[in-house]
Amino acid sequence: MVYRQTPAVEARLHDNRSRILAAARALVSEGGWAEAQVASVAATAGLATGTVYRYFASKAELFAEVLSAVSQREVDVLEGIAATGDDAHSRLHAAVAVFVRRAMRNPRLAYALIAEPCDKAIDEVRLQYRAAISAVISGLIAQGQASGQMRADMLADTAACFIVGGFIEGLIGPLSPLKQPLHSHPDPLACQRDVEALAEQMAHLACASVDSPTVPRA
Amino acid sequence: MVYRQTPAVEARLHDNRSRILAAARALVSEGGWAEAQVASVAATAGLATGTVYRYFASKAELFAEVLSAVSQREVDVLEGIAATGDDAHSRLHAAVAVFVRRAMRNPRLAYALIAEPCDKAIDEVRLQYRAAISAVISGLIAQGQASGQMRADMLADTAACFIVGGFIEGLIGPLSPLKQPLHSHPDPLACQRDVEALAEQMAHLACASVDSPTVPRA
Amino acid sequence: MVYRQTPAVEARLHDNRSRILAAARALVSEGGWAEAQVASVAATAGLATGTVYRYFASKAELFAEVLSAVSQREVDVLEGIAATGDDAHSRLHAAVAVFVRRAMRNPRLAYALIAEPCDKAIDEVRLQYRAAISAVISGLIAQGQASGQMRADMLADTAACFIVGGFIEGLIGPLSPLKQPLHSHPDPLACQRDVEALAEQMAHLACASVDSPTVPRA
Amino acid sequence: MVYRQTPAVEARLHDNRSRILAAARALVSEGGWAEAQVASVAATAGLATGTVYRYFASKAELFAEVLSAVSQREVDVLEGIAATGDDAHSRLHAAVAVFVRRAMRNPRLAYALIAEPCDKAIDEVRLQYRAAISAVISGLIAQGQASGQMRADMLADTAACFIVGGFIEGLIGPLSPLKQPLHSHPDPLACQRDVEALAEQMAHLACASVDSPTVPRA
DNA sequence: AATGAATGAGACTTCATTCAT
DNA sequence: TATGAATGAAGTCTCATTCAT
Repeated sequence: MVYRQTPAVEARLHDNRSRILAAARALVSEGGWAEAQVASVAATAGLATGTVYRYFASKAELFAEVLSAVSQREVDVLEGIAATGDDAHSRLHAAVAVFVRRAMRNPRLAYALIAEPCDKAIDEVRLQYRAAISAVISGLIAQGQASGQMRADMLADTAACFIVGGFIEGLIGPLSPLKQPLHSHPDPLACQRDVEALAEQMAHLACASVDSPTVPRA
Repeated sequence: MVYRQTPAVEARLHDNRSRILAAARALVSEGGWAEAQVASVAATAGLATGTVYRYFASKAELFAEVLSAVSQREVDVLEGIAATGDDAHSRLHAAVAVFVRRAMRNPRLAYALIAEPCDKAIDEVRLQYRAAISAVISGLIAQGQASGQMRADMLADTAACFIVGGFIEGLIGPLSPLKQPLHSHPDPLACQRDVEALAEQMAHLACASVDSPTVPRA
Repeated sequence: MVYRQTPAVEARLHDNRSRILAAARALVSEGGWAEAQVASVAATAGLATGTVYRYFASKAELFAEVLSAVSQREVDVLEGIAATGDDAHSRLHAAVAVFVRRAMRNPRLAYALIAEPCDKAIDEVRLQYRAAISAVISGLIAQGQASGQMRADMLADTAACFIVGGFIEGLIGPLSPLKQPLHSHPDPLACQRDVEALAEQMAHLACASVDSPTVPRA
Repeated sequence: MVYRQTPAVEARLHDNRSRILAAARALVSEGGWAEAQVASVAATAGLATGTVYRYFASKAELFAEVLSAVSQREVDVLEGIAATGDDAHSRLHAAVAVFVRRAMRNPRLAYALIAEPCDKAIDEVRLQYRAAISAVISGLIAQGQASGQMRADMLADTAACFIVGGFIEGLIGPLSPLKQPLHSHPDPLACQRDVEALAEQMAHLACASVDSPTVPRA
């Protein structure tokens, strides 16, 4: 009966790893980085503290991966939008609006990932995340510039960076757990409307900053 | 002999306070918030740890003031520009460009103030700072909208928020102590050129995102 | 005009000393030992912190004297009662009742002196205080024993110690700032009645513990 | 290989908790509350400082439990005496005498628990302890009153409070680490005699304060 | 491979006391 | 003689990481 124990072990291994990541993410979602202690993560995952260190070299590495995972999903979504057959303007608009809408769905997590103070080492990944998003946006802009739909008098990378900063900043106010103007008590409908309006405005501004003037110059 | 608060004593007192603030700022400038420990500040200022608490009720209060001081200066500069007689577009352009240029002079500090994780209590001030900058920008946009120079189909506040996020984000890449592409090796001249280019681009994008398309751009 | 400056200086000296003592007592009366910091005392007395050390070698010495002063007054009162021409039983009864009534007039101070945690060195004085009170009571009992009014089958000192402990303990419950059953909200009249009842009972018990049986033994 | 809480481990865990408590008690026994520092306790128990916090949420909680443990034992002893079939007078006498005798066995600890200043949070437990003792005594008195053996013209609670204060105070003199008349130099035999005499006197006084005068005393 | 108790460095804060002015 | 700013030791508590079981 010693017949191939490996797959089971491997499966459990992967299972543990996933559970740790999920637990870490859940904790950050609920309480931000402050709740993100190794012992709490282990407990939430139903494992021992030490076990966490079998899968992750350090706390920073663990949370860096948490951040990566969440970020990658967002990047994937953006890339999906970028792969659409629409014109560059429409895709940029959609990308920004979708990002904002998604962030507002789990604001505590989004806040932690975007703006909340955290460990130095983890912050590095935060920058990578932003860079990845910027890269997608940059690609869109480059295409828009190529097609003449967007202005060519600027570096696509810089413009992308600016736009990402713009809509992320636009989120910080609403996301900040200190004020939460959009998520406290009001009726869900109004809340939904506000989210929608914010998403729309951010998308609008982003496009405006790079679109070619539609009206012929004098 | 009654104890008289001689000018010398008074000077020393004020000096101590300033030195503590300066030490705190220096430490943040060098090592970010991680170096921001009360004991280090005291040592750097040439004082005992307890002395810091004669001037500041708590660590958070001390660093909040550091942040405030630096921030306020920037806000003042922006307000100075906003008070100029130029048209809204020009002032917005100048504001963004000047802000970027100044930030690049002490990038580590700027990074700490703008983007680096820090204590929750201190972070609150960071958001206030961003809000104050936004307010100035928002005022400029509102004027531009009134004069027809800027588009009216957006809230000035939201647009300002977006722009501030945009140029701050535009700084994070260059500022990040992790990559420092602008301050590590290259010759100062090239560096200077890069700073200038960045400032110019950010200003350009900011204006583009709000300018009326019907008015020809320079 | 250099004519005898000494008296003035001496007066002011004494004045300062008194003011420091008064300030210390006031602070203890209000906030217990927790508020009794040297700096606060100095501030309350309108003096500088260092000045306190010109009159008292240490914080402990200062508060020991505060305690002494308050205590001595109580001891004086008790001695006054002891010096009355009444019989021993009456005087013991009066002594206990008066002590309880007086303690209830400034319960916070009394609590601090009797029961509240404080510095080790100060506590020594607290014991002396109790000893002094015991001495008065002991004298009364000895006289009662001599006159046959009180039982002779016990040491007057031990009995006095027991009685003092008894009525002080009886105060701790009512005095404890944690519960304050007698001093919170009820109408002053009821409160007054309670104080009176307590004083009466304590006096009654004290006398009972030492009185000769009034009814002849079988 | 799943981690199994082997008996050895479990024993060690329990042992650690006990050792921490024992160390804390030992330190208080030797030096009073002044020695009651978390670091000292840990060192005495042969553990790291942080380990103490695995077993006790705070310093106050640790020492509150030390106090509770010692106190509860005394309360249990008193309750055992109270449950005896003897008459109320005899039981009250025995209770007081036994309490005094036991306290004299570890006077420094008894002093700390009864009379020495300590942290506010811990002191609360001290008052509870006294209250618990009072409750036992109060029950005895109530029974004595019901049987006519003790005087009915007083509240049992108040009387109990008075008696507890009385014998505890009676201990303070002998217990006080400042004078220690009973434990410093004299030969053990004389010491033993003194303890016995004190216990007897306290018990006698306690009974006298509540006994009916009409019933002949032994 | 998993466990989870133990570790211990390190951070903040308080306040009695000193001493240059 | 008075001042009061400066001192700095001391104490509590946290939590990432380790390692014997």
